[in-house]
Amino acid sequence: MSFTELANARLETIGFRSTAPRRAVLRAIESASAPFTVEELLESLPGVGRATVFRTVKLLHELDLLCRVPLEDGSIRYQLSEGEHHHHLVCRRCGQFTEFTDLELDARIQEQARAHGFTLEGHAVELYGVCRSCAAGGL
Amino acid sequence: MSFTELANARLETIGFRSTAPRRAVLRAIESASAPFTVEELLESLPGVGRATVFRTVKLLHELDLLCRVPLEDGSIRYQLSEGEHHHHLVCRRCGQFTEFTDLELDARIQEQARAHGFTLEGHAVELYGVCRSCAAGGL
DNA sequence: ATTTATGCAAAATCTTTGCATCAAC
DNA sequence: GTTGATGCAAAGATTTTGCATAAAT
Repeated sequence: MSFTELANARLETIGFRSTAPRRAVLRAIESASAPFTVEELLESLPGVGRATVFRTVKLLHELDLLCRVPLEDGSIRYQLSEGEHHHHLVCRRCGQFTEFTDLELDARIQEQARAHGFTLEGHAVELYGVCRSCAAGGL
Repeated sequence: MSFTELANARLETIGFRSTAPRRAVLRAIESASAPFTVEELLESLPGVGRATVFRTVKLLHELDLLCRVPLEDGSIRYQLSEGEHHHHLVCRRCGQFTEFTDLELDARIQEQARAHGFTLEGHAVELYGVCRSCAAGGL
């Protein structure tokens, strides 16, 4: 089942309507080859209104279907979420994100929260650097 | 030595001038009781121009004298940096940040980068939840 | 038929920039 | 006296909102 179908089904289940613009946004997200800004998504969807794209992105992010990654310069990019909780390696060169999960890392984070009497409800980890292929040949 | 003095000295060393508006911004940052947005900082400095506040914040952030913390809602808050590399516990209730360092956590991150052939150049870790005092009595 | 979603354009944010003036060195 | 910093207001960039219309259920 594709992301578009899956997300669409999920939306319908919760009571949202399956509309043509919504599906267009889902397809655009699915076919994105790299993490995108809302602006870029907007450009790839000339037929869909600004507000609709923003509203859909917000919706998908709230439903955890889309992950939002803050870059070092303060800008925000989105990427289709691969599912569960994960972290990102963000390449400064090509801009690609690589997802990873690390239970030990999460445990360490949980431990820090505990040590500070902090009730942990969420966390974000982003690594910035240069990915293997960029380091190798650059592109 | 206070933050204001320290930051001022640091700026002068690098060749920036010590000006009244700049010092006013430094003092406002030093006396902030909680992480602030640029807008809040602006409001606390009615005599200083918008542009100057933005320029100063950017400058201090680049010099690592100020840390920039992205909140879950996408907004950005700043806090005087306690110095070296660290991470944050962000309380969703009161908005206070607690800094912590964790070498083991950093090592784990380095290890993940290595495992992915990624040249690590920086990373950010934010924990979100409820701090001890908010969980206890609220405030 | 209802009710939700859309599209537009306007408004609200948030941040940067150009430029004349001013202050620091 | 040079050069860098400031303040203003204007321009950009980014996101949200109001509202009439259109589409989904």
